Amino acid sequence: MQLYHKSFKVEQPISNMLKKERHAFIIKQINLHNKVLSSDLSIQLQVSEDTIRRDLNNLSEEGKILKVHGGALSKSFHYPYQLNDIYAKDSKKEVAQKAIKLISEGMVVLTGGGTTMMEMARLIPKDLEATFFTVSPLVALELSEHKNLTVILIGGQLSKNAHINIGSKTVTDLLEIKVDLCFLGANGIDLKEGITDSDFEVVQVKKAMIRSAAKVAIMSIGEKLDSVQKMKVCSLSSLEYLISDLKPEDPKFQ
Amino acid sequence: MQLYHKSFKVEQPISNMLKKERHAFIIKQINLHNKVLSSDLSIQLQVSEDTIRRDLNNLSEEGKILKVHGGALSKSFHYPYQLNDIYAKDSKKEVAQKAIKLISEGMVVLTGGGTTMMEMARLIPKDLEATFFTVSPLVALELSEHKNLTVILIGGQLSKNAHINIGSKTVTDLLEIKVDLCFLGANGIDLKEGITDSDFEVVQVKKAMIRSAAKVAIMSIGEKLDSVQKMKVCSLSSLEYLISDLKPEDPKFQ
DNA sequence: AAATTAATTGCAGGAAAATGCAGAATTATC
DNA sequence: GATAATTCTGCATTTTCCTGCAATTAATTT
Repeated sequence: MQLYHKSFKVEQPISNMLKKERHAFIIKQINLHNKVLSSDLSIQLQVSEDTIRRDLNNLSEEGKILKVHGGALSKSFHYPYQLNDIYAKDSKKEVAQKAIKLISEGMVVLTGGGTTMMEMARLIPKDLEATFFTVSPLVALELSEHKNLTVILIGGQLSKNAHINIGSKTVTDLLEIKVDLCFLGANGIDLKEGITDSDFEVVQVKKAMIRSAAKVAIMSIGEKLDSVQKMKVCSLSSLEYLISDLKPEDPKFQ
Repeated sequence: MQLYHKSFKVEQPISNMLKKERHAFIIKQINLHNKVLSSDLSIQLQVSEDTIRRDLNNLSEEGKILKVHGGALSKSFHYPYQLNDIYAKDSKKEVAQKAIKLISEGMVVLTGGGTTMMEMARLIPKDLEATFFTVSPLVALELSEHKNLTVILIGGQLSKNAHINIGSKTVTDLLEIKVDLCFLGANGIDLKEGITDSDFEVVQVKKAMIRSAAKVAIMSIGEKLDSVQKMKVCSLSSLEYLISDLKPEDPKFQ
């Protein structure tokens, strides 16, 4: 048998339990832990695993649980995303909405790539007059739907993963510009480690972007807070804004 | 720069995880960071890399992630190209098909924008090794789906109509490169007047592209032959190839 | 209350699933 | 083109699942 890394206070089942009672117990366990293992239930309920399996099959047929190999899951268990939809889209929209407030008429802005940035590009007021530099072809195309925006795409070698332009050409071109505000997405973000990323070239570009900007705003959904990647982009102290979807009272701010 | 060989603050998975739970964890990681490495997941989930690979294959078959060598990527990260209602698509495909024959392994190619060019980008053999410069963000994104292509996007101001980069920056950047072959779409094409276009800035870019190329190929569907626009790009005599979907005996060739 | 029927349970043995491992094949990287 | 990393393939092992069956228990009928 396998050992659990935690010991739960397990409700003691009555001996000689009826089927219905077992079912109730199983449902309770699933509601409590979102999952059950056949092997655990067999011990807890003092019946054979076959019986448990039959129980789980019954409950599954009634649509009350989701049976899987080895046990069962809560039916409310779903993948942490909606099919055909961008993960945490609402959070990203919220972040984007807040970020836009930092932009004012006539500003010169520099942006990176990523889905949060795409959300921001979509949410920008249709009549805003401003200049946007970007290293992301996708963001550039989205921004170009706004008739009063001047969109300048910083060229370079297109990264196949990050879908932003990278390489020395991009970095040197970035050296030549000076913008009021730079929006960056973050792959990893952590109080101690600052902003981190996993791709060397992407890090170089992000650093160059920060150098070119008077002020820097990091946009990140709350979930990413406290995650660390392999390479450092900058420390949090070199940022002016940190935009997330968390409320100020969130424990992640300590 | 600081290098981290491990990410430390990761969500701790439960031991004895069910397959579905692992899948959920993987999806979450992908949605959070846009990519995952099999080796990282193997450590985080405490299972062998083989198991991770099988998980990734499953999720990939279900269309939930994009499996790549070494790990997996978020699917929502890729540009959805399905403009299925392109005008005269078959003709353009035919033109594109012919154009591709001019490209050989290791070549350095420069391309413009437009739907014909997009068709060409899609039809390029998936394993071709070559370098592509382009002034079109859309073409660049399409080309970046080919793993062996080096894609370099010439930056500049993004034209709202033509969706290619224009302006002095684009033109001066073009001055600095030298390519084997340049593919251009044509707005107007005529025996006497040569290649013509209607947008001043686009004309400047096209001229610069021609200057940068050893050979120039114009791609045009037969319908556009004999049409003239306001501004001249070049005369037909300065071209090496004229690719259309017409048969050689077509009256338009006289 | 006894007899009959129906439902439940455990068990054996085989099928299926999940996982890890070794070696070959493929792909990436320099 | 050599080297390293990743993937694939086949295989062995373990775990879980299923089927039929017999024993037991519960429910129903007489």
